[in-house]
Amino acid sequence: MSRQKPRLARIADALGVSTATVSNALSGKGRVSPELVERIRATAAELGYVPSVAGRALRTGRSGVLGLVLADISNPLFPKLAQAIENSASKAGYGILIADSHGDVTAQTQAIERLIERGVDGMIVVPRRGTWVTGASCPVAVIDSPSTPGNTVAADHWTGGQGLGRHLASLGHKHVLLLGNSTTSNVQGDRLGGVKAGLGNANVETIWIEKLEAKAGPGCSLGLEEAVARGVTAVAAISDLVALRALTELQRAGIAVPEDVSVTGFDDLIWSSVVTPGLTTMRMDVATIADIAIAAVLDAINQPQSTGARGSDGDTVTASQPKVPMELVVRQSTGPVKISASLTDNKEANLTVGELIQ
Amino acid sequence: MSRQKPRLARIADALGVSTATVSNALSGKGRVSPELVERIRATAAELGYVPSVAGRALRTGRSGVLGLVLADISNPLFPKLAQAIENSASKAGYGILIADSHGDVTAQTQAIERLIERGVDGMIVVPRRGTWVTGASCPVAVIDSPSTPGNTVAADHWTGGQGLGRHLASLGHKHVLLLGNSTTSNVQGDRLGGVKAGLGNANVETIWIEKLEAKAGPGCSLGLEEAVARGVTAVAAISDLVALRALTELQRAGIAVPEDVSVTGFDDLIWSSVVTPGLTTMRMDVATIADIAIAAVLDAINQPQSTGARGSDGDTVTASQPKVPMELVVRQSTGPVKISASLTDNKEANLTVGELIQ
DNA sequence: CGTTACCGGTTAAACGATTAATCATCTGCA
DNA sequence: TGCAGATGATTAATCGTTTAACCGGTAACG
Repeated sequence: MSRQKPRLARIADALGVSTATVSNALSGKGRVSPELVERIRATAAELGYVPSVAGRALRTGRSGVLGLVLADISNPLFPKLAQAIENSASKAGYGILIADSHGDVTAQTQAIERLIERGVDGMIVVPRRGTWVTGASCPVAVIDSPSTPGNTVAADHWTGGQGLGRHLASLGHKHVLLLGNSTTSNVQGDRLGGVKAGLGNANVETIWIEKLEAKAGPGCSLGLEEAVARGVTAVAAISDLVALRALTELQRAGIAVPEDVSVTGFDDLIWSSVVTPGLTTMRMDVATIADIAIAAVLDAINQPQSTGARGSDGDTVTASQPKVPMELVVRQSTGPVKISASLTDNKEANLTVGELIQ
Repeated sequence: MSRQKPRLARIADALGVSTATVSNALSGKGRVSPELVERIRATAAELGYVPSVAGRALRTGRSGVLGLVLADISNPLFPKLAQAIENSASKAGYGILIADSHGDVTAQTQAIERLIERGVDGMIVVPRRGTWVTGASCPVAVIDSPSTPGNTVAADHWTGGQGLGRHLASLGHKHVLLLGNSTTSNVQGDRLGGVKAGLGNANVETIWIEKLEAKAGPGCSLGLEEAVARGVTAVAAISDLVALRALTELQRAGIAVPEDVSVTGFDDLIWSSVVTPGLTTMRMDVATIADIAIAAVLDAINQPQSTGARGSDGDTVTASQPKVPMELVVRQSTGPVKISASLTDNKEANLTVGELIQ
């Protein structure tokens, strides 16, 4: 209908009041009579008024936008996380600006700088493992691992791993192979540590895939057939992706899952429910994590700046609940251990595999 | 160093010039003597000047931000796409604001509205299949399928499918099972149509998983064992996710891939190279697609508004190159057809499977 | 009765950058 | 000398919103 996009002044003119009154009425801040508020609301809606973020941002110094920095967007866990973050942010009336740090630290710093230049009010950072978030002049929430210093909120990877370990233990597994990627990741350390704890006094081997691939080349065999031969009855992978790799390698070798070997993953990614057999895994409650992270940042934004420790350096915020429980999802890839398999188990066998196993 | 964050005026004061000159010098627009430009640049850098997006946006009416609307962020293809889009956008100095339309059309419209309210200069939309993008008052690039009306740029799914079909044909496959999700998707129609064309006069069956699951429940068996029994030697899936489902179902049934049956996917997602055997697939050149989409939107933004067809309705932009070629990635999941298998092929067999096969 | 408090608004000054219009010099040329 | 044109910088208006300060009038209060 209207040719021009309406501003506050247009509504004000239409009703014969001042723009200030319109502003107050719409924001509910100043003192405006209820009936006038109603009339202003009505005409605003009628005219299809859309407030100018630019104008507001200039005046208030707030952009209404949060930045989301990810170590690597192509990480398969990212979609769920981004979705959850976007969701809770938009519920709070904030937008999400994404930035990819391509895995390395300098790029991460640059990404953070770009977001600052765009005027974000705060940021959520899922850092490269071991990375220190720095150089942000706004509140920052860090999602990594509860054992990472400076972490704001994260899934309780350790307890999750423990749950998985107990699940396997309850099925009678006494010789378990753990598959990790990197020894330097806090998340991975937590997860596998938890699994070990949950397994109790079972016989546990660990393979670090990065080390293995450094020698045998990327995409190499994980040697699962041999592992099974020496008595392993369950494989606990650090992630669903690794679990998938293990599952197909086992199947390819003619080893039945879960009859011969059980397989577990982490994260409950999209394919976990799609493969045959479905992957037993430990699900992250990304929605809750996102809610907490967003809430923490928003709190910090709305604080009238607390301690004196505020300068051009931003502070990483803290959350009321830093650990979010994980949920065990039992599918078909885990089952009770075969009697025959547990009999052939040989505790000495794992001494032969050398330095790759710790 | 400096307590206050510097504005244009601070630089101007420091050098005894006007803010207009500083603005001109930094943007390179007006007429400023080269040496003065240099001095201004220097002090700007020294003072750590960061332009205020809000101020600039208010004045110019441009926010420097593009919106990215996705039908469903949790789609496994999204990470690659988002990464690519973010990349080309940031190369052009633009930021990316994400919005999730949760799959349904009303949410998509709302998501678009939210982006408009945030003042985006343009948008990239990956629509829900069959959805019409509407209600945007800014340039919009649509990434869907070349056969979708209003599409801006997309992978050449048909030719990609053809390449995959030819690959299978060259390996001697004469009885192929196609796995699709939905008949209503243009992308899927293109892909499977291309595969059929590439296969020539081979015997082709098609299973639509959505239909099948509507009857047999989600996660049900695809009946691949039976398909192989009636002579199928290759399974061409609509996506890597479906291919993964097929691969594991076959392996679980004790059918060897690729010895007994070949499997192909689409998209080259993260797990394609990780599973055993690695998935032969058709890769989308997301980087190029993103570049073209971004360039098209930016062109439209910088146009001094072309035709008269501009009102409050935004126009979906067109690109110079609407189809981007796909790339065949051959891994271990495809191989030559077994002699015995092709001998036992029975053209009549597929008449028994009923309405699920078209 | 004088003072205070509140009520329902209005005024006007920011916020920080861009840009059309203007102006003061200087150069070149008839 | 006088005038046109180029050069390099300044002035001032403007984008749209928020908000502290202000204002006339009435009601409450000591």
